[in-house]
Amino acid sequence: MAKLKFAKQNDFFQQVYQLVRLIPKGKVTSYGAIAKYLGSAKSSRMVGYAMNNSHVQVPPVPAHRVVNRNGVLTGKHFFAHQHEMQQLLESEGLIIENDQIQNFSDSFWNPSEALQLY
DNA sequence: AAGGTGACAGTTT
DNA sequence: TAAACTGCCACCT
Repeated sequence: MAKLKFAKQNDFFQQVYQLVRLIPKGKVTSYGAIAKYLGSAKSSRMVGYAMNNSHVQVPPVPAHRVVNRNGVLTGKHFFAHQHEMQQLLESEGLIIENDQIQNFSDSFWNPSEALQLY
C-alpha cells in the first residue's frame, strides 16, 4: 500500500543531487562536468533542469556551487533572491564580479578527478 | 502518449 | 573577435 511518490525521480536527478552535495565548500563545478561524470555529457542542460527541484530535495542541495562552463552564475535567477547565489559563494571565499566567478579555473572542482574514477 | 522545454555546450557565421 | 544557431537528452505537462 501507500506507494512512495517521491521514488519517481531516482535515475538522473538523484545522481545529480548527490554529486552536487559532494562539492566541497569554496569550490564550484559546471553542469557539463556533472553530466559527463554521470555518463551523459550531452545532458548538461538536464543537470540544470534538475536543480529546479533541488530546493525541495532533502538534504538541501548546494545549487549555488554549480555554474556554467564560463563560470557565470546563470542560475542565480532561480534563487529566492537574485543575489543570494552570489552572496553564498562569496561567503565561501569566492570572488564574483559581474555575475562571473573570478579565478574560476582555480576554484573549479572536477568530480571525475576528485572522486578519482578508477 | 506525444510533444515541448531547458540553471548547457560546442560549432558555425 | 564576438554573437548567434543548433544539437542534445532526460524531464514535464
